[in-house]
Amino acid sequence: MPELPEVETIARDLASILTGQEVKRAKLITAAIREDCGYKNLSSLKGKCLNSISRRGKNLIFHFSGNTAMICHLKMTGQLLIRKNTRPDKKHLHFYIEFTKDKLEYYDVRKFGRVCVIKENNLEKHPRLQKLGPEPFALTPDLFAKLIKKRNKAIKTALLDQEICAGLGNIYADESLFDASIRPTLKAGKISTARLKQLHRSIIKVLEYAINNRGTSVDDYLDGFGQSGNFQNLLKVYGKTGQACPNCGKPIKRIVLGGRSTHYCSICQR
DNA sequence: GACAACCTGACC
DNA sequence: GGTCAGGTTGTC
Repeated sequence: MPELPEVETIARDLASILTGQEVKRAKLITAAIREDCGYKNLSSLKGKCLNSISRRGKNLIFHFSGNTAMICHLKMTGQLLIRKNTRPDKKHLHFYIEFTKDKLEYYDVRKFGRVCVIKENNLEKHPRLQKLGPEPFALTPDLFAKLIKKRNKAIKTALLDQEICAGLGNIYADESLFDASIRPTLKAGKISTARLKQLHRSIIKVLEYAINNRGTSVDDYLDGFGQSGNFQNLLKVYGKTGQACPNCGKPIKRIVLGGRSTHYCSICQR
């Protein structure tokens, strides 16, 4: 569910409230959520102070005192909620952390999400982080074009590949390709450098616009305060099958690429 | 590359 | 009953 703009929004929301607070109690409720990676128990967070929260790709990273970090990936339906915005039913609650003043709760209907506690100085060795490509904001258009050019798959599929560039998901891949007028089915390696540089500019533009609008809520996504984002009102092609292209008025098409639904305008995107 | 798996819920 | 869903991983 959450892609880069949503995870970034959550990281900022949670950090604004929880930074500086000490963990009073941490409890894992559903064992399946814990990532099996030489973890320490969640309860070992007790007494640690939250120094900061960062994001890497779609991962949230909580930095605690005492050389301790917690990595959390929300996958499709994970939600991290604080304060009074937690869900009343407690169904699908899989772990929680009580801080000095606030409580953080993790909900996940589909239980795809994962959490683990590791040593901060082992962070970069964590398999999930290690495999991630650079952040889109850390790339120049030239470097982005070079990385993409090496791939021989459809450009849409390449954009979803977290090892090339981390953080894009299905919504923002479609939106970025529309912004750059590139058809999702084009082979990545055959697109001109000039067009790929434009695509990078489009990705940055779309991601920043989405972050400024607190992300996209299509179904489950909520920010740290339990509120929906706004970017679903600004989508141009994602989920717009059959609706008029905002540029040319022709209906938006839906195809399946790499097993993912893909939306584009067959007139504007070539 | 296609496809199944991991899960649950919404919708047709 | 079937289909679909913002993600990722593993297997033919």
